[in-house]
Amino acid sequence: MADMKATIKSVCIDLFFKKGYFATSISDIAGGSGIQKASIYYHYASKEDLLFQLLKSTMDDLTSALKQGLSTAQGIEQRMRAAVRSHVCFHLERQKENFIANAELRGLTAEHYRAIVNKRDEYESIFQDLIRQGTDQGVFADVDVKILSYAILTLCTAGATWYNPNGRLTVDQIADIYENFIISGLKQGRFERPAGC
Amino acid sequence: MADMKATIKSVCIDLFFKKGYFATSISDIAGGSGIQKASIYYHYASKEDLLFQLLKSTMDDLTSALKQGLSTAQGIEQRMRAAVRSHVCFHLERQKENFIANAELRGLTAEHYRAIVNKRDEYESIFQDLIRQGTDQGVFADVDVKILSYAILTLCTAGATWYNPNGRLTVDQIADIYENFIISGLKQGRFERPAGC
DNA sequence: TTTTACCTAACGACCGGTCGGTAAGCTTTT
DNA sequence: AAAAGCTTACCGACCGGTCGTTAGGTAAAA
Repeated sequence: MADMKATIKSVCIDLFFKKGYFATSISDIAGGSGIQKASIYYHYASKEDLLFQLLKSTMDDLTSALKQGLSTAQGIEQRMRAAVRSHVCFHLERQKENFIANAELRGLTAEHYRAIVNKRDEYESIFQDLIRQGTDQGVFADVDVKILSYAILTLCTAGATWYNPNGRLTVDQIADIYENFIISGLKQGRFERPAGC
Repeated sequence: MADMKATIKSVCIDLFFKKGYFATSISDIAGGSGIQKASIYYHYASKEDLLFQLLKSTMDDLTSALKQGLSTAQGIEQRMRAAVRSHVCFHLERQKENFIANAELRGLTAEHYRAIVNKRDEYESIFQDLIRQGTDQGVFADVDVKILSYAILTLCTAGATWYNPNGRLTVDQIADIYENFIISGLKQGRFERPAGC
């Protein structure tokens, strides 16, 4: 393996995903990387640094994937669909990293925790803006922006916990299902007839 | 405190929620309970036993709350609404336990893990039956039962991660929002035609 | 007198992290 | 071109500390 630093990171993704951050020892990581545990400290300052760099790059990639996905979409419904699709696909395609990012925040120092949560908040606010624009334009029902944004994000994120790459459905099929479910949930009242028909 | 065993359990709920299972030591639990750490072992066989009993009782209570909530509801839409409401309310009212139940499964032995996952599967199957009945009766759109059940459950479960008891909304208000979002997502544009329409 | 509910003290295992060292490769000086 | 020095990437050995757990004892309650 040419780049040991990248190898270690990749081993961490596997181990943190499978056993969890706290249950994974530096020895485990070193063993998986084919080096001694002292050598880990040549590439990374600490175990926490390993986790932080992992989460940081995942969050950065997540946000740039969303911005890319939104860059061509026109109209609020299409933009929301694009956002959901980007979110779902990223989470399924990089399942392990995203699972870690949602499960192991407690392993971070206070400052690093804040840094990651800030990135997450920035990401969330993009979705919240979309919901707000949709309700303002009357495309979506008058929903609670905060709660619905959490709902949309956790919904898609949860896919990373159960998704099986060799399973029944492809990433695109799952994205379709979520897209329709979420758009219907956002429009809600708009489909229903007034009481008394 | 009269019942030390219950006190320990309650301290565990607080600590596991705040710091996580692995980051919480037996000393922490003992300190919080006002006894020495060796005394913990008079009441519980091991740290893992503590976690297992916690998760077991939470899952049992969750399922019986659902069955109770469904016992009076009539008609598939009302039954689904009741199920969602039960799920949301239980998760928000016993926020910490449910958060732990979703985050700390990895702390269990293989057998105990299976036991808890079986309980969860049993719970999930109730929701899956509801969805299936709804689609069969034409009340819900022709949705993917498995994925939609995961979606519904994780959606409501996620509330336990961000819910603030002193926040802007009451449990009932949040349940309303989820209920409408989910029912809309299940119907996907269909609407009820009361008799005579 | 036995049981209950706790205590003090200690155990071995393992943890994250540091130490001094080293072989190989690259760069600079002679 | 050869020697010297520096840098990279790793190693084996070890450290202080914490962990979950156990052994053995004690005082009060039944």
